[in-house]
Amino acid sequence: MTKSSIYYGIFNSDDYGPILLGLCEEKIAFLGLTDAPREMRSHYKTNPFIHNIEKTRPFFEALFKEKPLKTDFFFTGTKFQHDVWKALEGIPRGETRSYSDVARAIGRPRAVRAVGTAIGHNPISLLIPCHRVLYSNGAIGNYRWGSALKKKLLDYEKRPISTVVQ
DNA sequence: ATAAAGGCCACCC
DNA sequence: GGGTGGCCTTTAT
Repeated sequence: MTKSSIYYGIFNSDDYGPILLGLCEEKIAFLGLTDAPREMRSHYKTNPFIHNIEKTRPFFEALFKEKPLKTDFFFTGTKFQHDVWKALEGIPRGETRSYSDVARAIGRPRAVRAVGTAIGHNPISLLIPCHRVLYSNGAIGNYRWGSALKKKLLDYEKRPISTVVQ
Protein backbone atom coordinates (compact mmCIF):
# COMPACT_ATOMS: atom_id res chain seq x y z
CA MET A 1 0.00 0.00 0.00
CA THR A 2 1.34 3.33 -1.06
CA LYS A 3 1.41 6.40 1.12
CA SER A 4 -0.77 9.41 0.39
CA SER A 5 1.00 12.43 -0.96
CA ILE A 6 1.54 15.59 1.02
CA TYR A 7 0.61 18.65 -1.00
CA TYR A 8 2.34 21.67 0.39
CA GLY A 9 2.60 25.39 -0.09
CA ILE A 10 4.78 28.10 1.42
CA PHE A 11 3.14 31.42 2.15
CA ASN A 12 4.13 34.63 3.79
CA SER A 13 2.26 36.05 6.73
CA ASP A 14 2.90 39.69 7.39
CA ASP A 15 3.30 39.24 11.11
CA TYR A 16 4.99 35.88 11.54
CA GLY A 17 7.03 35.33 8.43
CA PRO A 18 6.86 32.20 6.29
CA ILE A 19 4.18 29.60 6.87
CA LEU A 20 4.43 26.07 5.55
CA LEU A 21 1.13 24.28 5.08
CA GLY A 22 0.81 20.61 4.18
CA LEU A 23 -2.31 18.71 3.13
CA CYS A 24 -2.91 14.99 3.21
CA GLU A 25 -6.13 13.60 1.81
CA GLU A 26 -7.65 17.08 1.73
CA LYS A 27 -6.95 17.67 5.41
CA ILE A 28 -4.38 19.86 7.10
CA ALA A 29 -1.47 17.62 7.94
CA PHE A 30 1.16 20.18 8.82
CA LEU A 31 1.37 23.83 9.68
CA GLY A 32 4.65 25.41 10.65
CA LEU A 33 6.32 28.78 10.87
CA THR A 34 9.03 27.90 8.42
CA ASP A 35 9.75 27.77 4.72
CA ALA A 36 11.52 24.40 4.87
CA PRO A 37 9.48 21.40 3.66
CA ARG A 38 11.99 19.07 5.27
CA GLU A 39 10.46 20.10 8.60
CA MET A 40 7.61 17.76 7.65
CA ARG A 41 9.84 14.76 7.21
CA SER A 42 9.85 13.59 10.81
CA HIS A 43 6.05 13.43 10.69
CA TYR A 44 5.67 11.99 7.19
CA LYS A 45 8.76 9.91 6.67
CA THR A 46 7.99 8.33 3.33
CA ASN A 47 5.06 10.25 1.87
CA PRO A 48 5.79 11.94 -1.43
CA PHE A 49 5.89 15.73 -1.15
CA ILE A 50 4.25 17.69 -3.93
CA HIS A 51 4.43 21.46 -4.15
CA ASN A 52 1.00 22.82 -4.99
CA ILE A 53 0.04 26.40 -4.26
CA GLU A 54 -3.43 26.22 -5.76
CA LYS A 55 -4.52 23.33 -3.56
CA THR A 56 -3.12 24.77 -0.37
CA ARG A 57 -3.89 28.48 -0.70
CA PRO A 58 -7.54 28.29 0.44
CA PHE A 59 -6.44 26.62 3.64
CA PHE A 60 -3.83 29.27 4.27
CA GLU A 61 -6.31 32.06 3.68
CA ALA A 62 -8.81 30.45 6.01
CA LEU A 63 -6.29 30.80 8.82
CA PHE A 64 -6.88 34.51 8.97
CA LYS A 65 -10.65 34.44 8.85
CA GLU A 66 -12.90 34.78 11.88
CA LYS A 67 -13.60 31.10 12.20
CA PRO A 68 -10.91 28.99 10.61
CA LEU A 69 -11.94 25.38 10.42
CA LYS A 70 -10.32 23.60 13.31
CA THR A 71 -11.59 20.13 12.63
CA ASP A 72 -10.06 18.83 9.46
CA PHE A 73 -6.72 17.57 10.65
CA PHE A 74 -4.81 14.63 9.37
CA PHE A 75 -2.92 13.14 12.28
CA THR A 76 0.06 10.98 12.74
CA GLY A 77 1.56 10.20 16.12
CA THR A 78 1.16 7.95 19.11
CA LYS A 79 -1.78 7.73 21.47
CA PHE A 80 0.10 9.74 24.04
CA GLN A 81 0.78 12.49 21.54
CA HIS A 82 -2.84 12.52 20.46
CA ASP A 83 -3.95 12.93 24.06
CA VAL A 84 -1.59 15.84 24.51
CA TRP A 85 -2.48 17.58 21.27
CA LYS A 86 -6.16 17.13 21.92
CA ALA A 87 -5.77 18.79 25.32
CA LEU A 88 -4.11 21.75 23.63
CA GLU A 89 -7.12 22.33 21.40
CA GLY A 90 -9.12 23.15 24.50
CA ILE A 91 -6.99 26.15 25.47
CA PRO A 92 -8.88 29.27 24.39
CA ARG A 93 -7.26 32.21 22.69
CA GLY A 94 -5.95 34.68 25.24
CA GLU A 95 -5.38 32.02 27.90
CA THR A 96 -2.34 29.97 28.79
CA ARG A 97 -1.55 26.78 30.66
CA SER A 98 1.58 25.31 32.16
CA TYR A 99 3.14 22.08 30.96
CA SER A 100 2.11 20.45 34.21
CA ASP A 101 -1.46 21.70 33.75
CA VAL A 102 -1.54 19.80 30.48
CA ALA A 103 -0.02 16.74 32.10
CA ARG A 104 -2.78 16.78 34.70
CA ALA A 105 -5.42 17.36 32.05
CA ILE A 106 -4.57 14.12 30.28
CA GLY A 107 -4.44 12.19 33.52
CA ARG A 108 -0.66 11.76 33.55
CA PRO A 109 0.38 14.29 36.20
CA ARG A 110 3.94 13.08 36.36
CA ALA A 111 4.62 12.89 32.66
CA VAL A 112 5.39 16.59 32.55
CA ARG A 113 8.60 16.29 30.67
CA ALA A 114 7.19 13.86 28.14
CA VAL A 115 4.31 16.27 27.64
CA GLY A 116 6.80 18.99 26.79
CA THR A 117 8.43 16.76 24.23
CA ALA A 118 5.09 15.78 22.71
CA ILE A 119 4.01 19.41 22.49
CA GLY A 120 7.23 20.15 20.68
CA HIS A 121 6.22 17.61 18.07
CA ASN A 122 2.82 19.16 17.45
CA PRO A 123 2.51 19.04 13.65
CA ILE A 124 -0.10 21.79 13.38
CA SER A 125 1.15 25.02 14.91
CA LEU A 126 -1.27 27.87 15.50
CA LEU A 127 -4.45 25.81 15.09
CA ILE A 128 -3.30 23.47 17.81
CA PRO A 129 -2.12 26.23 20.09
CA CYS A 130 1.07 24.85 21.55
CA HIS A 131 2.32 28.42 21.96
CA ARG A 132 -0.17 28.84 24.82
CA VAL A 133 1.75 26.49 27.09
CA LEU A 134 4.33 28.10 29.37
CA TYR A 135 6.61 27.13 32.21
CA SER A 136 4.84 26.86 35.54
CA ASN A 137 6.94 29.75 36.84
CA GLY A 138 5.50 31.98 34.14
CA ALA A 139 8.54 32.01 31.87
CA ILE A 140 7.82 31.86 28.17
CA GLY A 141 9.40 28.46 27.68
CA ASN A 142 10.64 26.98 24.47
CA TYR A 143 9.02 26.85 21.08
CA ARG A 144 9.76 24.83 18.01
CA TRP A 145 9.92 27.96 15.89
CA GLY A 146 11.77 30.04 18.48
CA SER A 147 10.73 31.60 21.77
CA ALA A 148 10.64 35.08 20.23
CA LEU A 149 7.89 33.99 17.87
CA LYS A 150 6.02 32.33 20.71
CA LYS A 151 6.06 35.56 22.64
CA LYS A 152 4.91 37.48 19.61
CA LEU A 153 1.95 35.17 19.12
CA LEU A 154 0.94 35.55 22.74
CA ASP A 155 1.28 39.32 22.64
CA TYR A 156 -1.05 39.47 19.66
CA GLU A 157 -3.56 37.31 21.46
CA LYS A 158 -3.85 39.86 24.22
CA ARG A 159 -5.51 42.23 21.81
CA PRO A 160 -9.31 42.28 22.22
CA ILE A 161 -9.87 42.46 18.48
CA SER A 162 -7.48 40.78 16.15
CA THR A 163 -7.24 39.21 12.78
CA VAL A 164 -4.80 36.62 13.94
CA VAL A 165 -5.57 32.97 14.22
CA GLN A 166 -8.54 32.20 16.42
C1' DA B 1 16.93 -4.41 24.47
C1' DT B 2 19.10 -0.58 26.07
C1' DA B 3 20.62 4.20 26.03
C1' DA B 4 20.07 9.01 25.28
C1' DA B 5 17.64 12.91 24.61
C1' DG B 6 14.06 16.07 25.26
C1' DG B 7 9.69 23.01 24.46
C1' DC B 8 9.60 20.29 32.57
C1' DC B 9 9.37 20.92 37.62
C1' DA B 10 10.26 20.99 42.53
C1' DC B 11 13.77 21.32 45.29
C1' DC B 12 18.00 22.70 47.05
C1' DC B 13 21.46 25.92 47.86
C1' DG C 1 19.43 33.43 40.63
C1' DG C 2 21.74 28.65 39.10
C1' DG C 3 22.32 23.71 39.44
C1' DT C 4 20.40 18.80 39.95
C1' DG C 5 17.75 14.69 40.19
C1' DG C 6 13.53 12.52 39.04
C1' DC C 7 9.94 11.77 35.88
C1' DC C 8 8.07 9.70 31.27
C1' DT C 9 7.94 9.01 26.13
C1' DT C 10 10.22 8.56 21.76
C1' DT C 11 14.03 7.75 18.87
C1' DA C 12 18.44 6.13 17.94
C1' DT C 13 21.87 2.56 18.72
